[in-house]
Amino acid sequence: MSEIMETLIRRGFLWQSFEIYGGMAGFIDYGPLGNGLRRRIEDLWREFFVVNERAVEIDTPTVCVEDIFIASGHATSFTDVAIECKKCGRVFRADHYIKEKLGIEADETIESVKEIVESFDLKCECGGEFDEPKPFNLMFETKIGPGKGKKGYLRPETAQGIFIAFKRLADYFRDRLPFGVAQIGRAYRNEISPRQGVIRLREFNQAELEFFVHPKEKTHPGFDTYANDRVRLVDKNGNEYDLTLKEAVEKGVIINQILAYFIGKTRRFLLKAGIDDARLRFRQHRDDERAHYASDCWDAEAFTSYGWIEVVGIADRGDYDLSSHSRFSGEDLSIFVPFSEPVKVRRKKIIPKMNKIGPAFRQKAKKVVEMLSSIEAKDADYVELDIDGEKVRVDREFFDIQEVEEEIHGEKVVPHVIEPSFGLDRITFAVLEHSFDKDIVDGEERRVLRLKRWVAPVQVAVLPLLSKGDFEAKAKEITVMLKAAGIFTEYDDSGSIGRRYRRFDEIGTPFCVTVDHQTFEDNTVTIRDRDTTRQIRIGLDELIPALKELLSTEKDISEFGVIFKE
RNA sequence: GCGCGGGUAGUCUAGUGGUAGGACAACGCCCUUCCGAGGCGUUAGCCCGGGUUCAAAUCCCGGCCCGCGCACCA
Repeated sequence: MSEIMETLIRRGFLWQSFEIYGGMAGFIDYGPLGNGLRRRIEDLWREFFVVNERAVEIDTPTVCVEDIFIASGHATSFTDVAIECKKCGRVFRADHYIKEKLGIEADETIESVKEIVESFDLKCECGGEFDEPKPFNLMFETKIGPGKGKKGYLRPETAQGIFIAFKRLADYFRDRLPFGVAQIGRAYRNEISPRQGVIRLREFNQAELEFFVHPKEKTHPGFDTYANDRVRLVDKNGNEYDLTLKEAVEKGVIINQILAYFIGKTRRFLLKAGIDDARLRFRQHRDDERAHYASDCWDAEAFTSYGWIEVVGIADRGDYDLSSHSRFSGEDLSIFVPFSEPVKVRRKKIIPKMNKIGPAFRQKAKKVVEMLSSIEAKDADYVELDIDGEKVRVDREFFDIQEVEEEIHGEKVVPHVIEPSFGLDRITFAVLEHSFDKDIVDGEERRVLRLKRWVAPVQVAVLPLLSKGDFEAKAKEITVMLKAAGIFTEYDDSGSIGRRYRRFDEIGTPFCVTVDHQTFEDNTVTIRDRDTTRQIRIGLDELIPALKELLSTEKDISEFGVIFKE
């Protein structure tokens, strides 16, 4: 096990779930410190992507009815048909294997695959025979209600909950684009073989923003904030760039401004959370790599001991989701966008003659009228309509054509959605790896977790220099005071002072406050800085404001007192 | 899912069939005027199940978990 994983487990950041029953791959517990860190990162995310965005946050169920995933494409895109070799045990996605070996496009059904495998006597690469094709789906299936119940799935992404509630949300935003809706929560994927510890989990934490925009306005008013940020980019053909976002948009490396905006914002967020800029890049998905719903996608990747790992995906999902849900549910999921001024158009309009259509077409009359009104009028002797698959000829005697002038006030638009989707577990892990460091203090090696001050799970430790009654009482008093001020504080009197400093270095606590002999003479304590191990002395009455400022900035302790120990 | 290698205290590790040992950590006491000091003491372990054997951490079989390679990763 790597040194850092050993530290994370031993000190209570995370560990494998269900340990006493043998464990299960793909699940982890967050211990006290890991949970604290992840929560801080979530709060930071909320600052960036909800509070300082035209966006709101919602919370929707993790258990979802089946219909959602039939519409979203997950039920089919997910239920791949797999074939397994009886001899060597290798599993292939049937349609891919058939295409590769036979050049045939196979339907993604058991029957179709079975038929092809049998009629072509398809064998495995090793020469072995294939077992019966069977489906595998990466969603966890469940049952809602008693008895046979209704089929449900645990959500594979939080996003669907947002698309489903689109009408309510558009209403909440009073039908004004653009707007964003965020959700932070758990999602589930029944991975075939989860590996790499915390990197591929079966139950994981996502923070997703669905940002709805007008399809013709893929810009963002906040772009200037990040326009001059320099970013490492790798496009879908593997070309590498080091450009400002402004240049990237101008050169067409990033196809539109809003994707560039979210790449910039994502980068700033990741840096603030503690990702190392030198170990961060943005990589565009190759054409064969994108999800079924995405038209373009840029991943933020962090370099870790597992190599480059995806921590954020920023996808242009187009109108894929809203259109599908609209089609499957029958609900209108568009937004009426008014023109700045009404447009006058002259057009020829078909006016159905009700009194003639009724008797002639009888039951079909209603549909005939509906269709006639919806098509463009031509000066023809008849029109042909397709009613429920049947061609129906409607002659000129059944309608008039009138030239009318209409005012059009706007248009219905199905918004496009830009989705920055964050894997919080991977980000948390990458932050831990990028923060992990070793240095030499007084000739001895020290492990130190250089977490950003504002994400540290324990922000301040209060330590009595000696384990004596009056030192301890004073330190406990200060602990209570700091906690009451909202600072995450711990008290520790176990072992020598040096040992305690090391303990807090290892869990990334930025500052230690020590009660020493002088405390009892002039009511001062010392503040020790984790990164430099330097100390200042400060009056107890100034302690809270000084710590609060230190914890929310990267100021040096020397701005708050004289360094007395290097 | 397949193949190879692993699984001994919180962590790391010794132990090739005969009473499971150490280091670090943790906890208690002593000592102690600022960076893993020292002394004394304490807690704590053979992944699970089956088999072979008088006797299994050790040998065999199955499972679970971990690592690596292949496959998979919408």
